[in-house]
Amino acid sequence: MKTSARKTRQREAIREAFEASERPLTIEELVEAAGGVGVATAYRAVAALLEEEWLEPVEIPGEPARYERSGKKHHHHFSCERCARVFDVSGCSENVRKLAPPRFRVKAHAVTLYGLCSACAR
Amino acid sequence: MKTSARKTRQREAIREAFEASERPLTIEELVEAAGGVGVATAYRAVAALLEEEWLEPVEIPGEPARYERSGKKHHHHFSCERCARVFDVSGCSENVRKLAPPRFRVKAHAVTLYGLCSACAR
DNA sequence: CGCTTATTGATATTAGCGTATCATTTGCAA
DNA sequence: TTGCAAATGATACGCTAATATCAATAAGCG
Repeated sequence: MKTSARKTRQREAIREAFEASERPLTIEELVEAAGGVGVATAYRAVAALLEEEWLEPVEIPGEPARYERSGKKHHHHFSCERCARVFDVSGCSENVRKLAPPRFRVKAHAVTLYGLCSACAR
Repeated sequence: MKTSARKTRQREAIREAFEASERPLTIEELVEAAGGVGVATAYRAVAALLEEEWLEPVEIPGEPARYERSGKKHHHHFSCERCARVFDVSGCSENVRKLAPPRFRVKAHAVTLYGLCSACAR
């Protein structure tokens, strides 16, 4: 027999938290947003959602990993140095791939902007 | 009295390692390249060189910090997923700053390419 | 309902990276 | 050459993020 996944209050809350958020969340932010699930549960649920590609990781140097719904239109991220939140920025000058030296094979790229978000800028 | 910096074999080796390298180095790579200085010494020397802005950090998510000579022409980086080395890539589509939403204030940006370097691509 | 077993969650543990400690070595000025 | 503060380096320690443990809880099938 195959082990089947059960539907729990915590997993529902976690999915809803991601669907309600327009920006990537850290585990800590997720625990907060999902209304007090345990961190272990949060890590496990995220691992499963990554596995089934319902989530994608968003990595910023020096910060804990964030996660967001996969399947979004190609985009990049903005990291606010003041409130420490990360935002999606739409679009991408797609010719960044062409920067690579000859014979280098580019499989992915990331563009990260740093500065102040609209709320922190004033 | 002011404390004066002394000229040592290790510090010379570390500066030379950075000048001889055309790519950013981790502490581990530096220790190797400088011919067996202690890691504590490497960390201290790098901290001092960052302080005087002779070096700049190069951060890639999920990897230890790398460092390279500062004052180079604006450029970005390529991370080889096979040999784990990081290379400079020249140029930049400078309009990446314009991706930010209105009212966001962009102070810096980073572009990182991922894939296989020329040596690993074949 | 009752039972089996997945799931939860507090917490212990691990892992990676960097810093602090401190006895020993070494630059360098008198 | 000598003396002393700066520097080195082996290693202990600290921090943060993430995983493993395991007793208690609860999903959901029959």
